[in-house]
Amino acid sequence: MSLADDATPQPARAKRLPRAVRERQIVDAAVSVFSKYGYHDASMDEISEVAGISKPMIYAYLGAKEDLFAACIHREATLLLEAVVGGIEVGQPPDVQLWRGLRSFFEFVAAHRESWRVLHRQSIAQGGPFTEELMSMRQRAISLVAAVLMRTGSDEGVGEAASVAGEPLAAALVGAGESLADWWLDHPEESPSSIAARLMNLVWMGFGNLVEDRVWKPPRDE
Amino acid sequence: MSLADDATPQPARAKRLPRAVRERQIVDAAVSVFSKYGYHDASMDEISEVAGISKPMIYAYLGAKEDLFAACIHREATLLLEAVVGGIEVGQPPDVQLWRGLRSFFEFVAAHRESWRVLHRQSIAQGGPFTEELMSMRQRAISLVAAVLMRTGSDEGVGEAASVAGEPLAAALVGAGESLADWWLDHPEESPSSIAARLMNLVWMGFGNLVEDRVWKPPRDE
DNA sequence: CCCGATACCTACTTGCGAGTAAGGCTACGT
DNA sequence: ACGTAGCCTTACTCGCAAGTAGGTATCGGG
Repeated sequence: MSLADDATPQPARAKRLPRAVRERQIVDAAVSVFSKYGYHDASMDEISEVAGISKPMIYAYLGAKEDLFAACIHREATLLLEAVVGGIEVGQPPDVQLWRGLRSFFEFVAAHRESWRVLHRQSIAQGGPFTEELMSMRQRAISLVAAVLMRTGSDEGVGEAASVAGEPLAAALVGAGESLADWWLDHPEESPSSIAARLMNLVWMGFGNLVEDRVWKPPRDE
Repeated sequence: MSLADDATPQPARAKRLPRAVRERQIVDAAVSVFSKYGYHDASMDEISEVAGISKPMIYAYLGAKEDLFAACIHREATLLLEAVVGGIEVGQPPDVQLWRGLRSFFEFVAAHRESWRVLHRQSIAQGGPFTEELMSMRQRAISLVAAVLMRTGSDEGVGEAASVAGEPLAAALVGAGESLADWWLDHPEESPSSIAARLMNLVWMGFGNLVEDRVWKPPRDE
């Protein structure tokens, strides 16, 4: 019989899988490739290869390159925000809330370096329709931080100085976090908690206090 | 003369100019176009058009697109660093030095928005040979800030807390400045000094002090 | 006045990668 | 058992922009 052989003679036909699974694989591959080469230098061919599927499927499921990228941003940003929000416990004093949020952030970055690269480096640069998606996510992050900072205001009678300055300060803090995360990529020996503590000290105590060796320390519960 | 008319009949042959001048014009145009579209979406044709010269001249003088971009980065980054360094006066106390440096930085950004866009948004994203150029500049900035912070150490007996943490804190501060500068692009009503003061307060006093309405203020001399 | 060098141009080639046309295989419902 | 819906592929088109070939004007010096 011609069917005597068992080895699949076909080059390697991919096994049929349900759409949802394929979409996940594709986005996974896309995040990885985008993270490696950047949006423009990433080719759909390579993404399809990494995803283990042929190019037309990507177009069928996720649409054009732009759409695919937007899907990556959306998924990863959502995950990041959820991680940070999940780390915050509302009952706590404001410094602890901030501390928990920062720590969650750096833990996420440590666990998802590729996601972070895509989010931070790539999406900011492109002027396309991503800006919308990305800026909205970034804005949510800033608002979240601003909210935590302002909650301080309700708890302790906050001074005008802080209350007026909420959003820009939140922007600065978010930027500091992003930049520190980048710096961290070159100094991986540090732990997420340690990085978070550095930033916490800068932002909560200020250099003025650091000069006098007054440092902030996380509470008992780790 | 038989050439009674003065108007040049030719379509508009560019006037002959020395190489140095052309190079300057080309880089000017390139910064503007890169800033507008980003590295990849900027076309050499458009740059040549804006520069008022034909494409081959660009290749003759500045080399390939990559080289041109690198030249832009190099020039703008150098200008920025010089502006910041020029704003610092070494005799002053550390907080004043920091203050002056920040103010110079934001003044530069205000005066050269296009340069800033190229430096901050574009160069970070590309994974190419720019990274080298850019990272080196960024590193110089971080080192500079770290130096200012550490000088604090010599003047006042600085605590271990601050001295160990110099570089990462400088990275965070630089990032905070970058991010604030971005935020500023959407809120142009503020003055450079006001933005610098916001950051100064965050970074020198910390939220802890801000909560109690303790703010940092620049000295007399504006 | 001539000649080499330098500034400058028009008009092309070329490669790369996004996106698609057209069709084959498999599974499951009826 | 068979048709149809959905998974999957190979093998193209085609536009765009980087980079170049080859030639023309103008300047300065001998």
